[in-house]
Amino acid sequence: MLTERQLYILKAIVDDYITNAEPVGSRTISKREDISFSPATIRNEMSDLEELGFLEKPHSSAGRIPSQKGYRYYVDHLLSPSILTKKDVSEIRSQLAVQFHESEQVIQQSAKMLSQLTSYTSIVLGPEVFESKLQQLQMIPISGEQAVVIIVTDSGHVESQTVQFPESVASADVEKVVNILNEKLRGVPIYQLQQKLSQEIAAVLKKYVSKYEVMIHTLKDIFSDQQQEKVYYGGKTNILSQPEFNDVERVRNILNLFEEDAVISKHLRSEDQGLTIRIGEENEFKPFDDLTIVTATYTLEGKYIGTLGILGPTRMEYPRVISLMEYFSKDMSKLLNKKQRD
Amino acid sequence: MLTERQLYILKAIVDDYITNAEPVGSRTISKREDISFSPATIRNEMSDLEELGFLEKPHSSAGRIPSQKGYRYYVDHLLSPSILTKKDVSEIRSQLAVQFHESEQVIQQSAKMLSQLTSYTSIVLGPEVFESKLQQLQMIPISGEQAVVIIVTDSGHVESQTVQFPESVASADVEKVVNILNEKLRGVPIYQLQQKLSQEIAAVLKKYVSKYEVMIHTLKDIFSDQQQEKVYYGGKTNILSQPEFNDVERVRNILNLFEEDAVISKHLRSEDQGLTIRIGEENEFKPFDDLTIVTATYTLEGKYIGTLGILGPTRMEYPRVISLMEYFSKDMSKLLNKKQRD
DNA sequence: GTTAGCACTCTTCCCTTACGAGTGCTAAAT
DNA sequence: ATTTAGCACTCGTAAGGGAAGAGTGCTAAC
Repeated sequence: MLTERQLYILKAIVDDYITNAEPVGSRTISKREDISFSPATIRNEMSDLEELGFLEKPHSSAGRIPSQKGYRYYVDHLLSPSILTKKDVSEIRSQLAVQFHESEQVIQQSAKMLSQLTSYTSIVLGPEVFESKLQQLQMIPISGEQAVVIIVTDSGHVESQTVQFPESVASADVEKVVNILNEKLRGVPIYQLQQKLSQEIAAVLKKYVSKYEVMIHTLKDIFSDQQQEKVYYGGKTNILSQPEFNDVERVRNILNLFEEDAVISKHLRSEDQGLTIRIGEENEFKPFDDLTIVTATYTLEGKYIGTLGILGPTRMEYPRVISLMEYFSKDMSKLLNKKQRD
Repeated sequence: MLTERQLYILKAIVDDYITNAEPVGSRTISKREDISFSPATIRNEMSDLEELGFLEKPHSSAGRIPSQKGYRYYVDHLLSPSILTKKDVSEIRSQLAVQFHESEQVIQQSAKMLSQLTSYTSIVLGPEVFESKLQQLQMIPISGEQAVVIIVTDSGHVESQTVQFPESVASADVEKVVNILNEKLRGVPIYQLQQKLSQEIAAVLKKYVSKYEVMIHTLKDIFSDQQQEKVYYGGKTNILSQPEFNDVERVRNILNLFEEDAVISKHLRSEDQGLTIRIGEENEFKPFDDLTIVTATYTLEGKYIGTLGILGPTRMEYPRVISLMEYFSKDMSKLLNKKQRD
């Protein structure tokens, strides 16, 4: 329903505003080499675009800026995919070429690079342990009723948790349980532990161990904790260099949010696989309603593992961010898969 | 060498500037009930105090503000120790009354409260494990030459690290070493591990294990890593609410610093036991040269464990901060000692 | 359908002015 | 010898008033 020319002008305005952060006037557009219309014509078109809701004016005698709807249209239909420069690619390559001990480092490093390359803030969600498999489970008594449960994965990651056992549980039984678990569960992916526990293990334990319900319950809790996603940040303060964040109070609110991992995690995750872009009020979370969040998922053998996220102003360099996100989500999946095979 | 009256006026000016963050004029001082001199007299005294370097003027027709030297004198000779209100004390009590599993939580919680109570930023240094004792050491092979070393303390804290062994080390030897270590080192405080290893254990291993040097070396590295101090923050963004931080660029620099734990740790630690106050350029670290840092140490059985720190503007509520720091450094020592006995 | 022209609107910048807070000095009072 | 009143002076800030510049929207001509 928009004419070719309107599309063209809309795109030009968004592009210009993204780079300059200032309202765009008709003259600026008409000066572009690839445009052959007079400012007046462009003004008319702009006026129409405003009526349609794609543009807005900060005040009556300023140029136009894209509205949220304008950005949305731009993202959906107009943006020319940017090709990553050789410099970008080689930089990414070299920084991810390092040998990482743990997948956690891959994630951390990716978050850092994403923020460096975009100069926005990056937030990456990833499980602390995911497809890695149980290598060994240990229960070490500390004192009286307390014990530390330790989970070691085949990737060398260690998770621990202190638990309380009621006195009624015999320590011989605990030992028995640990042995059974190690025997039955070694090599099982962490994310399946909980499920296997209820399905197969419960029956076995029932046979050999009294008071097995208490232990099953405790173990279930431990295993479910392992599935929570951790939040990694890159360039927390990058966002402060954007002109729209020149207000200390506003900055404070956002930075405080970054301390609440649970909240961030909840509002960053997207239901869809693949790339998601939420512009301004498309974010249901109030504090983000004048920001854009771009997320992408990364996978291992085709299954969801975690989420990459970029947080920036609605006036975001969409083309660049999108290509970077696509590149990274693929690359991380690749890296993790490679690690997996090692 | 300063007269009584000069002292009085200096104190009044600092007190006033600390609360109002605005240059203090002679009239303001003379209006105080406890002062019976005319503004003119006070002006003369102020002029003298300025000549002596205790005060300065932002510009010729403004009131005076304390110079760095002024604050220093105030802190050393003038400040009236503030008594914590009952409300403060009861709040601290109630929040630290919770049962903590690990000393790490005590530290974290203290950092949080210090920042809440002062509305500055608090930074606490503490070892991840310190006086707690080795409960069990484990070495779990992962693949080929890699193994995970796990250290469990009697407080239930778990530390782990992935290590590489040269192929030449036989796995039977590894097992032997672990057994010996557990036998000899159980109950030894973490901070003594390194020392004991060289002194007692080396000799024993020499007898039973071939290639023991490699293992000793690896173990030493692991144990020494355990002694590094961790950095805990409270209220990272509190400092933004101070009027002197109304500049986003400045804020950005400081917040970026907070990401560099090693740097912060290095410049926060003070050589002295007890309370230390570094005002403005007394901090050798440039980025802090217009801030004040107050540190205090906390101890366990008289030995240094870690450092509490408060970071704020030079115009800091010294009396309050000092009493809080004293209270906390005592209280934390107490809490940790109590935990120790449990 | 396009564009030149022009009046109109707003913002921004700069200048001036007025005001207020505060100082520093002098001369008088204590 | 101190203290203080008085007053001129300095400087920052707030308010007001153009003037300039950017940009629009409309009209009328191309």
